[in-house]
Amino acid sequence: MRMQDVAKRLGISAMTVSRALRADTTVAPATREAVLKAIEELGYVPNQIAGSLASRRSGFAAVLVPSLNNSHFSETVLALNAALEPHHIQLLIGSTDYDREKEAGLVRAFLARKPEAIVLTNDGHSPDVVRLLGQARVPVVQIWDLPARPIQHVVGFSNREAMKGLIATLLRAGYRRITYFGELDDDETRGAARRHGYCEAMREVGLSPRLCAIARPPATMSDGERALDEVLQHYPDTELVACVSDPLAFGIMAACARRGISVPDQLAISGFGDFEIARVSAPGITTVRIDAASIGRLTGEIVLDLLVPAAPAQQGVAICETVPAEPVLRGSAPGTVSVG
Amino acid sequence: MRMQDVAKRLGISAMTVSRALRADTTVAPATREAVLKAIEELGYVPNQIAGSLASRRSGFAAVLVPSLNNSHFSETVLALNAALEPHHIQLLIGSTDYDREKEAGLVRAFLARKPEAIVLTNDGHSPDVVRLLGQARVPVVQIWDLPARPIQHVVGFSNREAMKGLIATLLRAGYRRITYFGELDDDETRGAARRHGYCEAMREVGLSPRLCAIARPPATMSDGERALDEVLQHYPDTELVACVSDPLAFGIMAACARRGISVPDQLAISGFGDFEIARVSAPGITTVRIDAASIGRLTGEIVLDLLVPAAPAQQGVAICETVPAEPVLRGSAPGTVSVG
DNA sequence: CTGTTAGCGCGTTCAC
DNA sequence: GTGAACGCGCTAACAG
Repeated sequence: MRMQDVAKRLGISAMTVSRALRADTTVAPATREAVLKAIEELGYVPNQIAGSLASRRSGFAAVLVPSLNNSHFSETVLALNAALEPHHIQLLIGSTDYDREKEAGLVRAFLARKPEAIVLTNDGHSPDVVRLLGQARVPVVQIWDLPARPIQHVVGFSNREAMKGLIATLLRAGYRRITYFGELDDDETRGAARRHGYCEAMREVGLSPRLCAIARPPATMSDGERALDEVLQHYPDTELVACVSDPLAFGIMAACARRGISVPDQLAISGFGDFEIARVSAPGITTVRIDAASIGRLTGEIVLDLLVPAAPAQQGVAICETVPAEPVLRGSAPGTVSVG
Repeated sequence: MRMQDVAKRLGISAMTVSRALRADTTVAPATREAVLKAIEELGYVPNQIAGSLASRRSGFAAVLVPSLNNSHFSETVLALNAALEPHHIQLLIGSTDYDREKEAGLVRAFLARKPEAIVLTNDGHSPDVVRLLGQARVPVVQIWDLPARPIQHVVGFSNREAMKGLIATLLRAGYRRITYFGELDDDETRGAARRHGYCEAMREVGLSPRLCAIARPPATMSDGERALDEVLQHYPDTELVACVSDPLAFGIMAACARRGISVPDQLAISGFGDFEIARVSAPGITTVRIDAASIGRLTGEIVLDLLVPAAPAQQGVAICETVPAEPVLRGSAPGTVSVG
């Protein structure tokens, strides 16, 4: 069924049906009512593919995250979706699995759908991707970190500074033998940025970094057992394990519970992100609070702003919004050291 | 940039460019190579909106889940995506927030994109939705439960039977004062189905159901504290709290730890779903194992099968795949009762 | 306020 | 193996 068919039934033109379907167009109230009624009765559903081709507005925004199976990214995506939905922008969601080549493939595929904006979770992009994005003249927002050389807009925070701040706080609290446990990643990933932040904080007080890693990203709670093995083997005198993320921290804490290692008395643990589990678990997990939802919401606002062509003065002005990233001390690594 | 532009550059017709871009079409190898090279150099990206309109194949499949912020549904969606991606089917993902009206709105919006299949997480649908889906002649797969009156295809399991099986196992293990904690939901939801399964199992051994609920779906780990309050107030003699899902079970277990209530000695706890947290937490959580990823994978296979028009004999034959749902006993409610 | 005309950028179909 | 004509279903732009 096409608009034609709806129009014929009412003895009007397809154009009037088209207009009646959008709020911002001029149609006689009675006509609009009749059209909507006919559409309802017929169960007509407009073909938005044809509409998009004609209007050159796809109604899509694309978002790429490393993993959807990570509650933090899914919170961001949900908040972004919630911001765009009222404006009838449909998200195209892609999961890169922390793989740069896969990201490149997804960007190509998404660009073919002519999204009105594209949101990337910064992880270091392939040169192809950057070139294609430039040619496509599509607004780009990078989220979840502050890239050294942003493509356009940014909503995030410095993962390096955030982890550095947490470690500095813990050092001031008196912890010394702090071992970092992260992921195997040498690229410009958020995990690597956090590791660098840890190293800097340690070096600034004259301590050598103590690094461990077994997991390819993402490190999950299931990696906790092996991570604890690794830490105890390489750095048996560890006072505190600083983890790249909360799920891993929880996994290590659970492994400690199974082995009768008391947290924080025998081993303190910190995470990153302030996931729900960090607040709920007993003890709570010392971490860095990131408001994942606000990243999505702010990104949504930027995307919506970009839909209406900017005033000439604002053309090409890159937005960079920073979200807070504050240490939160909880029972897993309290501000008063109790490690004996 | 259009195909026209690529074609002109090579002195060929747009049609040949179009053919060179798909593997199943007949082009001279040398021509194809030249076309791909030109496309690469120019950074040309085909307009799939135009392509979809002409070919009447959108390359979309739609999936609706109650919540993406639930690791189980996100696992299903990820597995579905993984199955479809190699075939260049892009998922349109919608989150209904457990709201039937919102579901109806999303179905309308998705149908306008002409998806080649639509996947619903059964929750009882509005009549409008069922009618529209019928008219659209779009393949429908309902997942995560066994609807009383399926629309078409189904991939799932009986939530009622699964919970009934777990409770029956726990009753056989010797637990008697089992209190159920679920969500406020009177509709045909999975939560309600699980509650009914609990009630049946209790009644079959002559026990009265003991029901508690404070949370609207989804019950999360953060609801644990209030849930424990509720249980202890209404049924202070509870031996075991049977939860509608693992995150809630974990939340209650953490609340017990904070209050010095020993699990399972003073209070046993069970969940549902076998989420990662049920395996990792200490103690592990007794639950029902559901392979969320296999639901997504099987759904993907069905969707792919439906893309190639079926043989006349198979037309209209509804597929119903059942996935296993087995009780798993862990430390939070072991097979040997220790509640004193 | 409404209708007409003319594409949007491809793929289908048929020639050759 | 390649090209030309046509249409997919809708909306922009203009006319009235």
